Amino acid sequence: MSQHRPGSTSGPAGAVPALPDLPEATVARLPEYLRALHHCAETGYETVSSEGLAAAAGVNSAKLRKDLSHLGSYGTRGVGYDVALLIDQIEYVLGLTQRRAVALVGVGNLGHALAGYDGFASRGFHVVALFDADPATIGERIHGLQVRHIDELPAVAAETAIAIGVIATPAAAAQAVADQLVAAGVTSILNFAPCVLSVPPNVDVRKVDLAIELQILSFHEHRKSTLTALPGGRAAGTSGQEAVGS
Amino acid sequence: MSQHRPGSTSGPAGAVPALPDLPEATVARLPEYLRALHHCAETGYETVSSEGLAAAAGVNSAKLRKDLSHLGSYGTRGVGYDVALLIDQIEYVLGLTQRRAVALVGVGNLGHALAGYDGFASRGFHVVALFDADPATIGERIHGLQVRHIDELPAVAAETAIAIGVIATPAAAAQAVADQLVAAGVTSILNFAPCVLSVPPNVDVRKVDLAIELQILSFHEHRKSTLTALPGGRAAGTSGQEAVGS
DNA sequence: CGCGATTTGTGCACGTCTTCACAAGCGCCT
DNA sequence: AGGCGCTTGTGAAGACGTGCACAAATCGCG
Ligand SMILES: NC(=O)c1ccc[n+]([C@@H]2O[C@H](COP(=O)([O-])OP(=O)(O)OC[C@H]3O[C@@H](n4cnc5c(N)ncnc54)[C@H](O)[C@@H]3O)[C@@H](O)[C@H]2O)c1
Ligand SMILES: NC(=O)c1ccc[n+]([C@@H]2O[C@H](COP(=O)([O-])OP(=O)(O)OC[C@H]3O[C@@H](n4cnc5c(N)ncnc54)[C@H](O)[C@@H]3O)[C@@H](O)[C@H]2O)c1
Repeated sequence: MSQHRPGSTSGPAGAVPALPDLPEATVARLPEYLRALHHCAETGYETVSSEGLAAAAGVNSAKLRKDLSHLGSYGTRGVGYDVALLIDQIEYVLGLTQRRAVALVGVGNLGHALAGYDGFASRGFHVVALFDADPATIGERIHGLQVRHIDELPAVAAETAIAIGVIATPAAAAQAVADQLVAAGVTSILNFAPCVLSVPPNVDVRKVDLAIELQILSFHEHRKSTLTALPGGRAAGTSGQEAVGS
Repeated sequence: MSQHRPGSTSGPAGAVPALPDLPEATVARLPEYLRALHHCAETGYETVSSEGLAAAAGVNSAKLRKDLSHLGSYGTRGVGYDVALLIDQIEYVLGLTQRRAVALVGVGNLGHALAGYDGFASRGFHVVALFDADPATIGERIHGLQVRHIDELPAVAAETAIAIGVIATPAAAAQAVADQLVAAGVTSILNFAPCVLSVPPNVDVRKVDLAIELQILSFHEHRKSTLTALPGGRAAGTSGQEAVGS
């Protein structure tokens, strides 16, 4: 980086409180870089080039370099990036240095799978509570956690700060659950129900909708089939690897 | 639309083969509009204004109008959009007029939930086959479908054209499964495993990664907490409703 | 020590997406 | 028929994201 003043705002030594405000698109890619870096670390690499890491993360190398440059200069020219250092940096920026508590609401079909997902713990998240409204499921024990009634949410939230609420209820109940989560002080929600949630502006909502993904694929499938039926029938797909988020 | 020549390429009467090539961002929002429209139809609305539909879909009304304008002019000024007509149009563009066959590979924790998901059928998709590699799960019957060995995929694909393959195996197996799907002629893949897939350019891949969503939420949580700790402690969130996609 | 090979960090140009603002069109009421 | 209010469709401008291409920096080696 061009700035190289000694004890300034974002010095790399020790705790670095000043978060550079990253482009949203960059934030969305950092977790992918992190996963690729962990893969590198397990394979024994000490350093990676932007080219190598970009390939592992499925992105353009220039894009990766620009993304990483936003966090500061943690690479060495002619060598590459120090894997361990970069992991630490990204984990710090993403706020993964503290283990975040996750509450799951709606322990049905999908909820059961989520509750037992080990990908939570391995990425710095900790499922601390399961909630449902159905008396039949309440009391059930899943992976050491007992399903509690949704009305106990305020009590649980009072003793353990819940960082993220996950909604896996039917769409009809999702808004009510979101309201309860917000009332309990939750400011980040991951919503699996196919509906839009209305929340205060300080609350972040992200949605995962399987049907939408399928319909987007369906569109491209449709386009491909009508294209190949036309005269200049080159079966030109969009791009080999497509982004999820965006 | 401004063009109004009688028997031209994209006349609204009958089958409309010419697909206008929509911006990718628009395609990603169409399913959300479709869901909102179905909701309107069930509530008894005959027409909706762009304002009303936009609110139901959680987007800006100008954006919605521009998106819809790409499919042609299906609104009436001073009135709004005909709900039923617009549903038909969007479903046509997304290729949902034909029911698409879905094959699910990996019937574990997550796979069980997906196999029993009724949101598939209600949106024009039909799960036609379940595959796994574990002898213990093969033969199991889920919602009327029997789990078959992954090696039977070519045989199944030969008798039923598979439009979309869903991968719900561990990450280590995902690439191999993707290769098998591609070899069987599948050109659209939805991947739940946290890894990048390498596929030929004519194959579309979309990824759903729970951990990435959580980490993005974690970032904003982190940013919020450091912001409120600073002097001008306005707890200014990003936006009330955040996009899922890109 | 100097030089070449290598790789980062970034200025710049380009494309895409979003948002505003408003003319054009439609229906209804008088 | 004419006018008025409402809503769509769209040009234009700005914000944002992407990718090229290259200077600057670093390492290894002779
Ligand atoms: N099953 C899937 O594979 C899948 C995939 C994508 C999205 N989804 C969506 O995820 C959601 C859950 O799907 P599912 O298949 O698990 O449904 P499900 O009916 O099996 O489970 C829903 C659970 O939510 C509980 N619930 C209902 N109202 C509640 C409330 N007010 N408070 C707390 N809990 C409440 C129910 O008791 C039930 O246990 C749905 O919105 C569905 O559309 C499911
Ligand atoms: N469980 C969740 O809530 C969840 C959430 C998000 C993402 N994921 C991801 O989804 C994937 C599946 O998760 P899970 O919890 O269901 O795991 P799981 O271990 O319960 O199930 C995986 C299944 O895939 C089968 N399988 C393994 N190799 C195979 C192969 N080569 N061909 C066919 N089938 C094969 C296994 O036999 C098993 O039945 C993982 O990649 C996981 O990271 C899971």
